[in-house]
This record gives sequence, C-alpha cells and structure tokens, in this order.
Amino acid sequence: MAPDLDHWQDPARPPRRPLLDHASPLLAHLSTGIELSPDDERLLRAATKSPRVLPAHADLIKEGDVLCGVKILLDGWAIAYRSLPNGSRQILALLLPGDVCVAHACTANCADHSVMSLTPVRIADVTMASFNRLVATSAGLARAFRWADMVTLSMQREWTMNIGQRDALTRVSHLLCETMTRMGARGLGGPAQWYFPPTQTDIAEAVGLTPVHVNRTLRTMREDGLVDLHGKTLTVLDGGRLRDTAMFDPAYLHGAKCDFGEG
Amino acid sequence: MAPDLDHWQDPARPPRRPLLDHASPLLAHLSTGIELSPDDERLLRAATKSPRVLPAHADLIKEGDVLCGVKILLDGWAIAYRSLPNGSRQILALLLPGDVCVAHACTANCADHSVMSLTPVRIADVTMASFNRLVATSAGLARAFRWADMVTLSMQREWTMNIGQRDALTRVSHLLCETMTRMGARGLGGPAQWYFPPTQTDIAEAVGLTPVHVNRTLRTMREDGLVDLHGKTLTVLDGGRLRDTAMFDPAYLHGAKCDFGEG
DNA sequence: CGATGCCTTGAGACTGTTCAAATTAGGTGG
DNA sequence: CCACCTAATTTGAACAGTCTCAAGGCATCG
Repeated sequence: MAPDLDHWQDPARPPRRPLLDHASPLLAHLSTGIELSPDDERLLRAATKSPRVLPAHADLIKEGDVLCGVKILLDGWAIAYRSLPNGSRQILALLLPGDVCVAHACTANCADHSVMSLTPVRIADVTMASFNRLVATSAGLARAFRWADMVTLSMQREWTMNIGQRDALTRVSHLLCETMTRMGARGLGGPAQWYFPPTQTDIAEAVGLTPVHVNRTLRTMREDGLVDLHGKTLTVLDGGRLRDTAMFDPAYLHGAKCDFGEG
Repeated sequence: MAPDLDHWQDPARPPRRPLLDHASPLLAHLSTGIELSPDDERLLRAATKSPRVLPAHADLIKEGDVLCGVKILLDGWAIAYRSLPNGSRQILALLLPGDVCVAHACTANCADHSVMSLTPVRIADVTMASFNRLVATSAGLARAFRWADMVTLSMQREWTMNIGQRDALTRVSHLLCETMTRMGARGLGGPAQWYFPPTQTDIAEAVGLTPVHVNRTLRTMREDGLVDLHGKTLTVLDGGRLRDTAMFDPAYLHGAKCDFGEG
C-alpha cells in the first residue's frame, strides 16, 4: 500500500509557508541561502517531477555504491550513516524534506557513506546529465546547490564539535534545536509541536551515546520542563531554556532561522 | 626573523615526489583526485605567487570574519577549530601543506570557524575575483577544487564517526593514520618517520579527549610498539598493527594512498 | 492475540576526567 | 654557552559521566 507521507505535517497548526507542491521544502531550503528566480523554481519543479516512493527503512545508497546521480529528498526523513566492522553505526546527518542526498556524486563515483529512509519517503532521482544541465542553465541554481553543500559541511563540523566537546544533556538538546531550526525554515511544523520520527536509538547513534543514556537524558529534559518527546511528537516546553542548555547559536546554519517556543 | 619553514621535511629520506616549487604539495593534493594539465599547473603556480609568511599560533581567520577570498596553505601546518562559550575548543581539521582554507568563502560571506597556524606558514591569498577567474578558465581546476571540497566533507564525516564511536586508543590511532596518509600522498615525509607538530593538547582537542588521557594513550601505543611520538617526530613502529587498531580504511579519502611502515 | 520493536528502569563496572604537582624540553636573552 | 622562563609532557589518585548487562512494560501491527 502507499506509505503515509503526510503525517509529518503538524495537524494542529498550519505551516508557516503553505506547501504548494511537492518541491516546496526544497525551494524553501535553497532559497534560505540564495534567492531563486521564478525560472529557477520552474526548472527545479520540472527536474523533480515523478519521484519514487519508498517505504521506511529502505536503503537508498549503500557505502561503496557506484553513484550515477543526485537524489533529492522531497518528502519524509532519512539518515546518512557509516558503519564500523564491529557493528556499531554513526549517524552522520538527519536528512529532512528538501535535502540533497549524496551531493558528492558530482565529483566522486563511489558513495562514501550510506543513506537509509527513516519514514516513507518521496525521492527525486536526478541523473548527473540533467543535474549538470540544471546548473549550467541557471547560475542561481548552481550557487544554490553550492550553498546547500557548504551548509552540509558546516553542520558536519558542528556535529563533530557537539560529540567531541559537549555532555549528554547538551548534545541531545543541540540536536533537537538544530533539527527544529532546519524544519522551521522549511515550513515543516512548529513552533511548539514537531513531527520527529527518529527513535531514541537513532538519536543515540547520532550523538554518540547509548540508547539507555539517551532515554535517561530525555527523561531529565522532560522533568526539567525543556522538551517532551513522546511517540514521534516533539513538544517544546521552554524554548529559551532549551536553547541555553544546548548552547545553540544558529550562525553555522548560514541563514536558517526559526523560533521554537518563546524567542 | 624569518620563521623556519623547512623542518617539516624529514631530513633522513627524500620525499617521494621532489618538491619542485612552492606549489608542489598543492599540486600533489589536487592531482590525487583530478588529473591536472600543464596549463592548469601553470595557472595554479601563477595564482599562488608571492605568498605571505606568518609565524606559529597566528590567527588566519576568526569565526565571524568577513571572507574576501580563499586562502591556500602552501607550507606549514594549521588547524580549523570552533570555540565554545565555556572555553573549550574543538579542532575540526588539521590543515597540511596544499590544503585550501575556508573554501566556503565562495558561497558564504562570513567565516563559520576559525583557522590558526600551528607552525610558521606560507599562505597564498587568492581573491574571490582571481579564484573565480581560475575556475572559469579551466574546467579541470574547477573540478579539482570541487573534489578537494568533497574530500573535506568526507573527512569531516569520518571525524564525526571517530569521535562518536571509537575509544581513545582507536581514535588517536585513526588520526595518525589519516594524517600520515594525507602527507604521504603529497610527498611530505614518511614512510617510517614523519614531521608531526601538533602537541598532545592539540591531539586531545582534535579527538575529543583530555590531554592527560592522550598522553597515557600515546604511552600505551609506544609500549605496545605501534608508534612513537616524541618532540615533533612521529615514528611508525608497526604500520600494519597501527592500521588494524585504528580500523583504518582510506576509502573515504577518495584516492589518497600511502603505506606507512610495512604494508 | 501473539510477536516484535521501542521505551523504561535498576545496579554495578569501567573508561575517561579532574585536580594537582613534578619533570622535561624548547626558546630567549644575557 | 649558560641561565632562565615558559610551554609541553608525564605521573598519581580520586572522581564522575557514561556504559553494560539485564529485565520488565508498553505499544503497534499483522
């Protein structure tokens, strides 16, 4: 049956920007950094027509795969990760609607990490040929994709810092702040309630902790009145204090801004 | 007085590729990924003429600075890092001769991390105008810089994984393997002896440990006959076992290869 | 209604931290 | 070339944050 793709929308309140079409989160994401012309938007919509739909927990890319194009996540959540021989796994990034997967297909022919869907997803496969045509046609789109790439790198730096320097409470808080900011900038839910599908084990693999300790950390955060994560719903109880405990400064996101809870 | 810039050359054995000129590590680095034409090499040499020389521990870029061009590290070592309000610091990357600093100057106007020299360095300041001219003139150079950017991102992913999933011994071993591989691919020393200027505190800030524990870890590695780091010289005692304990697979470096000690 | 996956909680062990101090190495000026 | 001064390394002992192992509870889904 067709996977349910609409439940990431918070039913309680309409998104900041109405989702006009399948490419809306992508347009919102890219135009955070680079202003897109109506022509650019038309090109993007055309290039992402007829996406594939895949279920949750489907492998989109396996480390070592030959890359033959760029994949754009139009809807649903995914993760980028690397596995170790001992069986452990590091989640390297949470991929949200509008994100580009394996942007390094442009210069590498071999995937250096894996990508897996977390929820049912809608994926636009863009061949290298048509991607190259896209960025050759529009200087704006070329800049926009380079901007997205740069933000990806900046976020990866912040994850390195998050895991390397912060304690468990701060790490988890920071991940939540970052993710909500990214979602908010794309009109995906908020400001107090968010669809958040990663399991506690996923969170653990993202911030370098054990699931058990993430569980205890989330309990502390709930008891302290910061956030409440139940089921797949993340509720912000005190946005200001959450930001403070996370030491969250969104500068590294290069433009994505969003107030969750009180500013 | 003029900082000494030649001591990173291991005096004992000549480098794999003779250093013909100031741009040699840069050429070696870029041509690991993309074959450069003689014209490309000429353009690069011209663009990196008349570099600045700066002493050790000089700030090259401070987080938040307005970016007005790309900086290329022609000689010497530097670090990319971010600081936290609480005073701690995460080193995000070791920058070696031939590395491009703040590549994100191309799309951002504001530095999202700082860069500091670790040794005396020779820096080529390339204005955005002349960098853009460079990549507009040569498709090969454009691809080469995109390749370097992609490798930077892949390495950042590996650092995230290193800190998030591995224990102290493995982390430190991995950092050493990675750095030697990068140096070897540029003809900078090896295969058994390497110039390695980061202090134990620097290593600690790079892998998310305390200096005290890095010290103990290095002692263990010396006693176990893996490597010996004394002064600024790194001696490989058993390359094979070092690679094993590091779980080091250089695939993520997208082409940089180097055998340190026995293969 | 059984099965599976996810969340929750407890108790004990361990890796890595903190604090403190001694030793060594490196650079500088007399 | 020696004496000094600072930075870097080394070691000890107590401590704490996080992990491991283990088990129980609660959902959701076929």
